[in-house]
Amino acid sequence: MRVLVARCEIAYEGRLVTRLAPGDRVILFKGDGSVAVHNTKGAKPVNYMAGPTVVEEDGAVIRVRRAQSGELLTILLESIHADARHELEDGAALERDGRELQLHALIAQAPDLVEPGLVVVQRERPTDVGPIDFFCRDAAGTVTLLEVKRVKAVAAAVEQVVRYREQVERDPACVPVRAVVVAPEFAPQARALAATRGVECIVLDVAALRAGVAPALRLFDG
Amino acid sequence: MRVLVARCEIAYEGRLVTRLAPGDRVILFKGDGSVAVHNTKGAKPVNYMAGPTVVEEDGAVIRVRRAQSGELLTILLESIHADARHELEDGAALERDGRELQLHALIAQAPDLVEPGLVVVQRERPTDVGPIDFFCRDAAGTVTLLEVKRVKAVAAAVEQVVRYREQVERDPACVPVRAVVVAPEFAPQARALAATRGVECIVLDVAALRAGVAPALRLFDG
DNA sequence: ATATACATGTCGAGG
DNA sequence: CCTCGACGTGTATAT
Repeated sequence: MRVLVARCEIAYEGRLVTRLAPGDRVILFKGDGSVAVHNTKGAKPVNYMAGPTVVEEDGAVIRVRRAQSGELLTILLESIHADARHELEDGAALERDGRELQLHALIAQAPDLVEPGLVVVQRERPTDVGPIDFFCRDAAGTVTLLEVKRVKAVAAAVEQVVRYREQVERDPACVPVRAVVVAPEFAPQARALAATRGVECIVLDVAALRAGVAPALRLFDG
Repeated sequence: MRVLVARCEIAYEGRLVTRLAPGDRVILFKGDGSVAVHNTKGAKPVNYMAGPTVVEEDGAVIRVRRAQSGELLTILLESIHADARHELEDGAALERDGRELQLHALIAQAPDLVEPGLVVVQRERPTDVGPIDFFCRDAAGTVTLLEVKRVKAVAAAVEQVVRYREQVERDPACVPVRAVVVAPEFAPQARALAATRGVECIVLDVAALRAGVAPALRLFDG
């Protein structure tokens, strides 16, 4: 990894064109060909390029090309504050916990906490228009479809579950079908659309769900 | 800006929980409190935190806290390869050129290239469920709504224009209403849904559109 | 390889 | 401040 600290001007040409007037930046050139340009603010790079690339240094100009897409990142150096190379070893991969899949696992463990009497029949049930998160039956035995959102549900989530319902309703054995969006929060448009489409909104308290699942079961999360 | 190159282990707790086993990384601590952790691969940081933060160094442990959201990034140092501070000055902002807006401009210049005889009545026409990209009339005078996608259109785009159509159809003077998605490419699910919803898909050749607009007009792109 | 949906998405415009 | 849709989205997963 090369860590270059320099005053420079930057241009990018790809799907769009960007220009960054002269300023001091930290530029990382990685072994896989990727490049990240950091300015003095913000956690994410202001400019970047994914690998693999060809890096071509020509005096004060560094050109980073990506042949596949025809992208070009041009760095015009004005002055160099530091320029170091480091041999870095890192075989670790980022482990994540708390994504939508894990939320699904919690619901599968404790569907009662979504609605009393709810029973999960099938997870990720495929349809022509995409997979249904949960195909369930409620306490009365009515087919109930759940669309789960980890963050705030928007109108698109409501439309998604409506599409699923249309698919499932083609099977007369299933009707009537309840369509439900489960999320910690709902955008107003999502609630409004749900009302017109006959879709139910269930607010999910994720903390309560986690607490409600027995510790012994939670061991299997990861 | 502090540039720390070190072998370390990293934990993040916030909207989700992540862990990164020991390895060599480059960590940037910026003046605005943001932190970026880069591993040996990829243009984007593997872990990060937006500012403002409080950074607390306690021997081999660095804790970065964000009070607002309760996020915590913990860096457990094993060995330090380099640790430098740089006074950086950068007042420049990233300038961009070439987003969806420009595609809209091209269509507004040459609606004939979307469909012969098409006339744009209004751009970004507001409705209760969001703005319609283009409110048009076709060669026969029929109201025609365009939803434009710069990249591949998915099912959500079809549903978007269906919602707009429902709104417009409330005005009897407008019916019948054509609903059209315009994109360079369509996902199969989008085409399938469009068929069931009576929505038309028009494939847009952006290169041809650019070529079809006179050079004198194209000067006004930027 | 293609298609699909998730993401610590992140960002910016508009009400 | 909240809501919403675009993004150089990127990335993982299933087909």
